[in-house]
Amino acid sequence: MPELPEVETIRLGLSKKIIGLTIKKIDVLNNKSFQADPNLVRGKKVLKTWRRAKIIGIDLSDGFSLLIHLKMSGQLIWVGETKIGKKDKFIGGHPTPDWIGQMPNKATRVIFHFNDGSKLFFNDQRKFGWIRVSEKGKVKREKFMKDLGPEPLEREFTWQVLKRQLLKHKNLTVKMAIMDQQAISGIGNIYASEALFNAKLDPRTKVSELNDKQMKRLHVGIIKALEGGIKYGGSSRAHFVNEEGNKGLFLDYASVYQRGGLPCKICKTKIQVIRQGGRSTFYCPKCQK
DNA sequence: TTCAATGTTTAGAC
DNA sequence: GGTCTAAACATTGA
Repeated sequence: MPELPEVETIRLGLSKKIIGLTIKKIDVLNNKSFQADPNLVRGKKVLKTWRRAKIIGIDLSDGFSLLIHLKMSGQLIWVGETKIGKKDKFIGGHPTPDWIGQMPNKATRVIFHFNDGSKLFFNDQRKFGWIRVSEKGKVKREKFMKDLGPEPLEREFTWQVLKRQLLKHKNLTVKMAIMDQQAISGIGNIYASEALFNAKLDPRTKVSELNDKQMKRLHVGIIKALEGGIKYGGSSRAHFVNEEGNKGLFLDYASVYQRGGLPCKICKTKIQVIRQGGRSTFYCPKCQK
């Protein structure tokens, strides 16, 4: 699913439920979804969680780590019990109508069984997502980890860093450039459109055409979009304890994403939809020049 | 029936 | 080798 804010929201929510638990058993219902020998992590205890770009890391005892990429349609759903025996649940990921229903379901690819009887379901309709196992010291050297660009919410991510990273692709449009995980990590199709709206930049602008002033606006626009996403729990809201409903909160606050044909929230001009690199881009032709 | 969906990865053309 | 584009992956629902 999701992009940095959603992945971070899920990570935080899941963390509260599974830290300290021990993995008793893993059912792999789809080989592509769990790309390692499940026996490697059986009996290991969950120590901590972290995030890098759109990857969730779960550090286990004995130096093992689970790495999870939800791609387009992944979900993580934890089902357990509270101390007084009431049902306890955490749901995060790509929202689907059935994600508050009975688990497992048709999209369930992997099931983790924990020592306290709780279960973690990895659902993934399109099977693009994966879970891998890595070992201490090797995690950062994994091919999908080592080339990632800087984290946009870290202090070190200044506008000069943004400029340097984007200039790797001077002939690309700015929309496509900020989505390149090697340039900046964590921005996907939703937040790219949102960041450019915040920055008042036309998504078709070439990177080479951006001046420093625009680069600074883009820097702030990216951070604002991502932080807004986290604040509202992502566009595919993570659900805690028996919560109902299935629509992400952030999309209610989105300025342009999925608002094609609707009036711009600032100037009432109709939001345009174009295709860039095979993906939809949303923007306001009047506010974004 | 056809198209698009919150993401990478790869094959091909310059 | 670098850069860029389109297709591929797999499934569902509008």
